[in-house]
Amino acid sequence: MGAAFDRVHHQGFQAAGLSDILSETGLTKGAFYHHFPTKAALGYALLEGPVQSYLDSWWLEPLDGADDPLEALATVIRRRMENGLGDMVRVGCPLTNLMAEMPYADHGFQERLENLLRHWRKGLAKALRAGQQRGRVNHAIDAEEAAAFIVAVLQGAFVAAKAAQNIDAFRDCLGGLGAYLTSLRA
Amino acid sequence: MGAAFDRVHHQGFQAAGLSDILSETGLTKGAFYHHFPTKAALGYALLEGPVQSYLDSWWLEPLDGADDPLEALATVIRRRMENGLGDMVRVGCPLTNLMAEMPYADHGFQERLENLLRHWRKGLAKALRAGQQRGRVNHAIDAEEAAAFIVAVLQGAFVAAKAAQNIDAFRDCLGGLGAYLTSLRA
DNA sequence: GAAAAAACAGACTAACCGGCCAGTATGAGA
DNA sequence: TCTCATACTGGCCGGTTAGTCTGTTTTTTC
Repeated sequence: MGAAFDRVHHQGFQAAGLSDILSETGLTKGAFYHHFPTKAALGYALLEGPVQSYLDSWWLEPLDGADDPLEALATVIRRRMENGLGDMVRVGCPLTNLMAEMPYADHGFQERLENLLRHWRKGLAKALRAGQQRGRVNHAIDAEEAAAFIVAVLQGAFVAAKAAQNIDAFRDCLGGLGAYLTSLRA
Repeated sequence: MGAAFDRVHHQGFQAAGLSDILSETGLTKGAFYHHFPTKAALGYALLEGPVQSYLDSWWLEPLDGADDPLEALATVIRRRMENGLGDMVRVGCPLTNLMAEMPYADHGFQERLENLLRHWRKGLAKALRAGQQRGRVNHAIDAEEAAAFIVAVLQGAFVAAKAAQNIDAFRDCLGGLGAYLTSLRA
């Protein structure tokens, strides 16, 4: 599963041949098709498994129970940038890549990607509302809209970083995000 | 060329079969391979032709010679949202999709995509600097960084709109962008 | 109008794709 | 030990892919 995720992450779902994935994991075709009816089903499982885990562990869990969500988010970004971004700058965000790659006509993916996006936005909006209740975030702002905006910036930053193959492109985008976050202060 | 662009835009480059493209345009294999050595070369030509044209006509030309770049950008976005977004909300931005889809290992695409991103950022930064000189944009801001941020938001908004299959997702992101743009005011 | 060159047609190929299937190993229950 | 179900093997298949090749038409040039 991890190997399949890596392969899809690096090459894209369409370009990642099933044989490639299998030979890398040591599995055989037969074993694979015993567990999954189609290649698309593997994609679905990746979205519901590793991709969601990535989303939770990278972007949502660090905000859980944080006193100040804005500071928590800024800290997460800073920490990620200093160490541990790994391949993400060159390869992009797995969720963003799939959202852009998969045609809208592919409903199985489309629905699951939509769920993940909603999950991200809802989690972030919830954290922002909690921050509002604690007086850390400006009450006047619309938490849902702010969450949508922040998610868009992060996804856009990953696309840019991948295209530029450069962490500086990422940094530039997120510098602006830092300024935006402080503008949300109470 | 236009038909090929549409096809790649809707399905992605990898999923768009050469035969599909050819049958749609009425061309034959022979004619195609007389002009292009490989399918990738068609992709390169699309990036240097229609994709760059899209970038210029949608996002750069409306800022040319505008007195106030911030207002011009806001107006472009508003107008696009009211009418003329067309398929873009459901299908995504052709440039963003390709940036996310094509593996970083594909240098031919990677370089051209990087050039287009730089082109976008540079054009936007230039407009912002012109606005600074005219006293319309805050002198304190870094035009390059702001341009990178704005591009990231737009790309992120397209990714979100495509995933949600919904113009509201797009609107939410761009509402935040409007607020950010006013924060750049002199 | 002949010769040369460029543009094009479309059948063909080798490789590869996702998916299938007849057969095998393994292990639990009787 | 016999039975049966699950897990798994890996060779195979039809279809599709990008790409090639031979031959024909169209255009240019003199």
